[in-house]
Amino acid sequence: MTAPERFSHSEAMEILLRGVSSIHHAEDLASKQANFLKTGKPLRIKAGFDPTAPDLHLGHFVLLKKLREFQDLGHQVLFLIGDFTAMIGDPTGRSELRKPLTQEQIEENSRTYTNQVFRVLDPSRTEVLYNSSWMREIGVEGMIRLAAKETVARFLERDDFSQRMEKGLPIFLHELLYPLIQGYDSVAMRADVELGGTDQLFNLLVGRDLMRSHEMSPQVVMTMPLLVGLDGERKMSKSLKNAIGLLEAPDEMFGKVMSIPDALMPDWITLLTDLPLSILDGHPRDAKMALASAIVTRFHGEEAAEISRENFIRTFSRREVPLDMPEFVLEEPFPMKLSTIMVKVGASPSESQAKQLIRQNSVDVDGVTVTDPFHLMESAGFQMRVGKRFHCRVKKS
RNA sequence: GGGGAGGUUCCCGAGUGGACAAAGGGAACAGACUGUAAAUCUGUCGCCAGACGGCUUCGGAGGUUCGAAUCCUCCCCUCCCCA
Repeated sequence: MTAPERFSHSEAMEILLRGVSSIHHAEDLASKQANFLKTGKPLRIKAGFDPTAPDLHLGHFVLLKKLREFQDLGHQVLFLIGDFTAMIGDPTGRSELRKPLTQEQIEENSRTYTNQVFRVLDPSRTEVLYNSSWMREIGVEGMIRLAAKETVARFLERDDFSQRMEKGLPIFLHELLYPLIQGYDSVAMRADVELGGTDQLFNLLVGRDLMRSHEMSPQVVMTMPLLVGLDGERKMSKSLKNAIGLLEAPDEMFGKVMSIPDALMPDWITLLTDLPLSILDGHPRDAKMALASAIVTRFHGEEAAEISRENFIRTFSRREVPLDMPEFVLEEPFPMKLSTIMVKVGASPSESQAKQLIRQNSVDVDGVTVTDPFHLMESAGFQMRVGKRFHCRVKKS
């Protein structure tokens, strides 16, 4: 870990502001940081997470990375699990109602969550909090008092709400309460700084408001850009299937990074790595490889990154068989249709589709393309390729 | 509370008694091309079945009919206007 004393004030500010989308207000942050250097009292950095989707991806990492940077400067991260707010579901994006989670689900999710989070954050400078611990206490009366501090007009101004009004999509009353609760969290946590995605700006600013009306010095609000996902268009999200999960295997990660549109590279480099943008000067392919290596290294270490890079070049650039591939043992009676085998090893969701793939010359067995959809395999003990990415070995039992 | 519109396959969106597994677009997957990028072209895209054919699907539950996504009844959900 880096000793906080090593950074001067201006160096620290430079690190903290890198990649940031907006900040309210930078001078407040500067004075808080200066005060920290004087007193040694760490700032309380708040970041809230929703325990409904426990699989973290690189989009979340943008934020986590920034939090880690705060920690490396000596600050304290307050990792808030919004178990109470999860009952509402952040209105941001899609107007989907969420079912309240059970206590067990929340605990379970929180556990998976923290496991992933601490691959990035420094546990010794992280405090995990649950907003149910204060929201349960607040009661109807407290809630009404809170609600009295904001106006409907102001809340409806919020991007998401105004858009939905225009499109004629539903806005549920309880959704309006979401920002209020998130804002109150800041009060309860006495946050100095709150980090969030740009889509969170409104919620974060409500926090400032509420802190002010509770006679506290308002938190500094910092937003990070939303990472654009694999498709190059929409923000990374698991449900849009354009995400790279933090726990994904090295090869998988490497390959996915290589498949992003070129236009994404500058953002990905600044938000996900410490690489300089000058790596873009050479061949785009090489820059992308450097990017992929850096990301895989971050989560799996240098050695794994090197192997995944080699595997990538092997399987995709040269269309050779990867060094290691999953193995399956099939016990079933053996003359078996290839299409059946494909389903069993997960290369295809159904036999119809498996046959389709064979018709499209997408399936090799031991390096030979199979063209007969009804091809029978006499026995196990072969290698198979389906499409560009699926390779496996089927072994005899 | 009153009036109007609407819920279709992963998404958007056609379809108003048979020709519908359901137009079109998007996404996805595969093939060609490439830098596994983008763009482009081609193919596939409910499930099962060696062509035939069968089965399940159009908010839910019933009903009419030889036959329904399409008609009727009840129910659930959303939007808009008025109050």
